[in-house]
This record gives sequence, C-alpha cells and structure tokens, in this order.
Amino acid sequence: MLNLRAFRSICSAMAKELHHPDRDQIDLSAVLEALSEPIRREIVLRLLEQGEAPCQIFDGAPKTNLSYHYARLREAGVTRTRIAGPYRMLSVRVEDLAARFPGLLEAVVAAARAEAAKNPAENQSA
Amino acid sequence: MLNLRAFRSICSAMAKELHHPDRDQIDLSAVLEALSEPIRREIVLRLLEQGEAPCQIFDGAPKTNLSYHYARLREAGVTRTRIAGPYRMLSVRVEDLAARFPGLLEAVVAAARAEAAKNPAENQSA
DNA sequence: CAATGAGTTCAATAAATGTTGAACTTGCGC
DNA sequence: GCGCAAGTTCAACATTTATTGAACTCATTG
Repeated sequence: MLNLRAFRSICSAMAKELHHPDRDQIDLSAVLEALSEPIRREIVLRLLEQGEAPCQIFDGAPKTNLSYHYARLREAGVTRTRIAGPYRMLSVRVEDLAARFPGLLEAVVAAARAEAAKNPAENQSA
Repeated sequence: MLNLRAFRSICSAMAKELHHPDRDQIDLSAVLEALSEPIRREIVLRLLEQGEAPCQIFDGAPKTNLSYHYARLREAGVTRTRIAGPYRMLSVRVEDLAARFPGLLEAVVAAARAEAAKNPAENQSA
C-alpha cells in the first residue's frame, strides 16, 4: 500500500497526471458510496451540465473539504481530473460508468436532479 | 428524537409493525449508502430472487451484525419487514423505489449480479 | 525571484458506520 | 411455566469517512 502510494506520487510528478482507476477496476461499492454524499452529487450534476470544468466553479464548502470530495470521486472512478496549468479540470467518466454499470449514472442523476428541484434554496447556495 | 423513538416503540408494541419511511420520505443518500455495502446488496439480490423471505435464510455474518444491516436497509426504505410469529419476513420495496428513483434499483441489481457472477466463491459462502 | 492564486497534503479531530458479545424480547411447543 | 429459537437492543469498541487549519506544491505574472 505504501508502495502504491509512492508509485502514484512518482507518476504524478513525472506525467502531471493523477491516478484514476481503470474502467474495469471501478468498484460498485465505491461508486455508490461516492454518490451517496449530497455535495458530491452536486459536483457531478454541475459537471454534467457544463461539461469539463475547473474545480474553481465549486464553492459550497472550504477548499480542503472540496479537495477531499474531489479525491473520493476520482478514486471511485466517477470523475477524471486533468491538470491544465494552474487549474484542475474535472469531468465525469460517463462512458466508463455506463460501460460498467449501465443505467446507474442516469438513474442517480435523475434522482439528484429531482432532489435539487425539491430544494432550490439549498441549491442556490452551492 | 427521544420522542420519536418512544413513539416508534409504542407503534411496534401495539401493532407488531416496525417503522418504515413513507415512500416520499425515502432519501437518495440513505438508499445509495445502504446499497454501497456488499452484504446488503447480497441480501437484496436474494430477496429479489426468492421473494419475501425470513431473516433466517441469511447466514453470511453473525446475527447481530445481520440485524444491524437489516435495520439499515429498512430505515433507508429499501426493504420492508413483516413480523410473522417467530419470524421476520423481509422484502424489497421494489415499487416504492421505482417510484422514487426510476431505474436505480434495476441498475444496482444488474451491477450487483455481475459482481456476484465475477466472484462466485465469495458468493457461495453466503 | 517574490508574490499570488489554485488546489493538495497532512495531521488532528469529529462524526458516522460497522462489528461484537451479553442481555433482552417475543412467539411457540411441550 | 419452562426451554428454545428468532431476531433485537445495548454498550463498548473498531474502523472508516468527513471536516478543518496549517503548511505545502505548482504554475503564472510582474
């Protein structure tokens, strides 16, 4: 495990790329758990609406907390992070998720949208 | 909160019924989280295969642990528990879940089935 | 090179979930 | 009424997740 972490650090430094699980390594439990957190669903919804976007567009929590949530989404295989100069661009791995769990993202997104529509005040603060 | 707990105890004692969230109170986060745990997905798969079944049919963990998981599934609105004499019959609230989050249960179940097919040894021990 | 902004890492803490064994409650059969 | 089985509750503990502020890394600009 320590070896894996060191390995990832080396990859990051050399290739300016973060580690993402391969498509066939995306784990159902990790995805469901990642998406069970409201703020993460908001992030996913926003990314789907706008397409790839920089972390900057999210401000519903302190930076460090958002950083943690970004990492959980990425590690679960839900999002992809691309480093672009001083920014990190996030996107949802729509095709990978559809390939691994057909219909899951759509269902969660539809439910999350309905949820957001039901709580507009809460949503505007995000 | 204490009041709600007392209220639920009274309902249980009087009506031999456990509390279940109303359909419109089923919360997306609770459902996703409930289903993010592998053993709970197994329980759901088994119930869907066999229809309503007594708790007895599950033996993949100690009774108290299973009791905890049953409660999480029930509280999330995923399952319904009916008391029948000395047994507790569990069933999946398929229609409620479909009404609240169309396609979600199907997608999770399909993924869980694929998962189970990929790990048959792990599955036979359940 | 220094300053600044974007976002991360780290360690400590808080909160929540998961596990467990003892004690318990309930229903049933003898 | 007693004994037993089914499943729950409780409290303690283990594990994991979530939050936070300080320190950090990296890229850009003057």
